[in-house]
Amino acid sequence: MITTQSNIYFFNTLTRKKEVFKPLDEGKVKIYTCGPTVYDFAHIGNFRAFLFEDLLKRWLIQRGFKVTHVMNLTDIDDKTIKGSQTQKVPLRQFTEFYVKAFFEDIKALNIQPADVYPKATDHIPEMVALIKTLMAKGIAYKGEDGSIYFSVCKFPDYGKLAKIKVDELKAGARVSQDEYAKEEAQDFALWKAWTPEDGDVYWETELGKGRPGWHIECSAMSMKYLGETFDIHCGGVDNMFPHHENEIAQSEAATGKKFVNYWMHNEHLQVEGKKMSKRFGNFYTLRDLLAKGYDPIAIRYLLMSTHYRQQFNFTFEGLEAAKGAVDRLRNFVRRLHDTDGKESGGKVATFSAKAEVCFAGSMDDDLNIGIALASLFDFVREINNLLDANMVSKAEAAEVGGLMMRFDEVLGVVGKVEVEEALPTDIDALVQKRETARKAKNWKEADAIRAQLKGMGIVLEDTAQGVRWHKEKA
RNA sequence: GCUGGGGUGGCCGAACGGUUCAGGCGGUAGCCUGCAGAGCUGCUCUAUAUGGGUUCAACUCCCAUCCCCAGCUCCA
Repeated sequence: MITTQSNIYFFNTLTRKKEVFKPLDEGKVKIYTCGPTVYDFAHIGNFRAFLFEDLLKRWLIQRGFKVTHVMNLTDIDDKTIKGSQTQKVPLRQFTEFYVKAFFEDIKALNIQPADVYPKATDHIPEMVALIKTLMAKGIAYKGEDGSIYFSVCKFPDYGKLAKIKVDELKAGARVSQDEYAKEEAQDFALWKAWTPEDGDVYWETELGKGRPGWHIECSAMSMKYLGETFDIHCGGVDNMFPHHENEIAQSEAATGKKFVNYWMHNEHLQVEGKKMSKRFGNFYTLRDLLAKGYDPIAIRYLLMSTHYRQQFNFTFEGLEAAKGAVDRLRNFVRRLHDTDGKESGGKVATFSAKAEVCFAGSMDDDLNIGIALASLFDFVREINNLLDANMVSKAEAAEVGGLMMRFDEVLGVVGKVEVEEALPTDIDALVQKRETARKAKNWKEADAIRAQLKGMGIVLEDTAQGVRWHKEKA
């Protein structure tokens, strides 16, 4: 755990300001993050959001908070229905495939799982109950088409998150023309009456035959698992309006309480300077990149290393650079294990303390990852200097290793430190053979064996402490 | 159209009125090494889209212009 005296500051979309973070219950944080719609493989833009949320969560945990994290899985909407119909499989079977893929992807990216992954289709009763409450309060109404709508004009705070004025909305550029069933154009659906296009996807409920609207799931599920008021709600900027605005409206109109204290939104990414789009041919899923042979952890590092509120330009050049940065950290941690030098005379402790304070202070400042990483790399260079001078004792190296582990609990890019386990005997024999050749200054044979081992994925390094080896990482 | 966010070195990106812009990546020279790898050091520099303005001082504030991105009802 990293401790500092300072406060944590987060930029709250509600106020458009950095605010001191104060959870409802001291020492505990309840977070809800908008998860994937499981109709396709998630793309790197989705993962930027999930990685931002992962970083946020890891930092809160590192600062000693007990975090409860809920991420929804949207498994019922136009796209999932259409997908299941196209593939001629039941909705659940269709979405399960992509749920599974999603979990594989976040595992590859070393994203810590949420505590609960509620599916919309598992929470129809909760949604129905919430809608009934809104109807009882006269805030929701049934339209001519049998669908149930939220009456935006009954909720005076509408627009407070996105800073949108309701009357200006009517003049908006994309208000659809065929919404005759609603009383007002800006009203949105809580419950959608069944139509033939829905096929066999419907629920018979007190609200009639149909399916939930998109926004209601997040209100119903977040409140079920986190309470009527909770601490942090995250998502991409595109969700700010209408999705999150509508969530606030539904939830606060129903409970009369503040829904969420801190709203945090991540900016989008671009690819090669352009909006990511299938049309431009610059649309990538995680799987696309893995298929090209990229290290998922380098992808993690890249997507995480730019501040979350900053638009980020994804390039393959950047991905290569990220790989280099991750390697540098891994090499450093590996190097610590081989150290057995003199005591640094307190220098290691000084550098460590400085790095920790700077890292923590930066992260406390609305997750200022750029400065945090800079302080980390400064630290690596400082210790490397001492290592070069053989001025790091075993005990000090262990301390540095411990600090690196704490940093990595937040960053999640170094991973398990490779312990030099015993090599398979045949490989070990090769290493020994090379050592013999080296002692005899038979460089040709030594180099040949080194090349042979490299072909087997074993990288040899001759150090002052003798020959070292490690497995080659992707 | 309206509302926001941006434009910083070869690349990615911090900083934000006042030491020659943090850090990463790449290139290059040197040290170390039998060689390599890792590491260290130097260089890669009249940097802040453009034009004005405020100021003793601007990348940082103000005005204008250009360009990019996003939101304006279901895309993270």
